[in-house]
Amino acid sequence: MATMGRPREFDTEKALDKALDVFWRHGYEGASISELTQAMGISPPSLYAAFGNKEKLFHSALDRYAEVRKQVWTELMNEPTARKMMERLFDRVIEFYVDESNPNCCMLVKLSTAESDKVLAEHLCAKRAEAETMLVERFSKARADGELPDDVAPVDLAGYFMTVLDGLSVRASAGAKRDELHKVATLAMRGWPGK
Amino acid sequence: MATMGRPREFDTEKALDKALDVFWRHGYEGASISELTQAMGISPPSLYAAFGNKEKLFHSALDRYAEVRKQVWTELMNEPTARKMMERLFDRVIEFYVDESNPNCCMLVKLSTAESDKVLAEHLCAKRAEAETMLVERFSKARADGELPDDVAPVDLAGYFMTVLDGLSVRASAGAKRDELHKVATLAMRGWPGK
DNA sequence: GTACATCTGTAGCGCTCGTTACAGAACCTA
DNA sequence: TAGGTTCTGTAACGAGCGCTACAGATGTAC
Repeated sequence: MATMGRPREFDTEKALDKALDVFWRHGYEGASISELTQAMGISPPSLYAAFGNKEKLFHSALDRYAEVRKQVWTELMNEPTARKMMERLFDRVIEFYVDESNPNCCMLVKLSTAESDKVLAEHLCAKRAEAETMLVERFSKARADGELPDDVAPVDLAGYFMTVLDGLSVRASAGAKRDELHKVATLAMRGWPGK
Repeated sequence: MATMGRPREFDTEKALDKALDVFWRHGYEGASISELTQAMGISPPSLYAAFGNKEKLFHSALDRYAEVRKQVWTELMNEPTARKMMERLFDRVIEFYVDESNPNCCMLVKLSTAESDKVLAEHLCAKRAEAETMLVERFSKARADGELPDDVAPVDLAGYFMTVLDGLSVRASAGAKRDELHKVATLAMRGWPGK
């Protein structure tokens, strides 16, 4: 049999995107149900029927954010050299941070420092670790290829660049312009292992 | 005449320190009056009589935080070379971030990304800028002394190291250990202008 | 002692929060 | 058409929020 009962009148994916935007800007506790429902264009009972409750909606939005980011990063990992990958990653991330159509920061960075709830913090931390793992693996490959020397651990290098990317998010949310962020990235690349 | 009326039964400075700790951990909106009064050991009317309201209390706590930090930084600026200063600054900041007696982050970094209120954000941004200005001035002096080459702008170098320090705060609040943070600092110093 | 000033805790204000009970509307099956 | 199922908006629940009116306690000034 097909779906019974009155059909849903809104697109759950589009509604989730709207919810993601609200959480991104105001955090979990800072986002109220009334603001969420208004942005999503639905009423509270529709939200609860479709997404469970506020916390489950947040987890769904967080998964969506991480999924989109992973797609972008995965494509960048295919650059021929790790160095070229890192340069392009900086460019992409900076453009993302200064894009006026979304909050000028990484959602994971912003919320991982802001939210005190343990379950939420662990979910945020896990998604952040995913990105770092991608860097570690790419740097490991670069070392195997002979692009990186043996005296620099891939995990340390990934930790360093993730730290700079996190810092860029902080500065972008404080209003830093594209040029400033690019100058930081240029100086950060001087830490690249050389001869 | 001396102070008239019933004397205050608590130490305003100690109470402010307790309030600072609560704001530091939970942010402005996340800190409730009930939690603040409990930590400060006073009742709501005492808080309002002594500090005005929640927002004014926050500004006072923020000023206190920035004042303490400025003292530490000022002493470090007297290192003979800018490079030595930066190395010691990294050490001090990392020890500060991993200190278990306070939240594992920079309050200004944590709250500048979290709070959406405009007045609060501007106050936080101003205090963050103070620290960066100290670095700019120290690097300018280093350039005049011949320690730094002319092809690297002090403002860019300061922006880079502030970005790393901000990133270290993000990682420390995510649970990074002392060793990880030190490795990041070591790699970050490779961006130091050299021959 | 009396009057005044200031601090103290209790108890409550109006408001918003996350969540849900309820009734009506819109679809399916038969 | 009749009955069952699920979505819809309205309206309200208890709880916690920032804040304060109030009365009592405790100091100084005269």
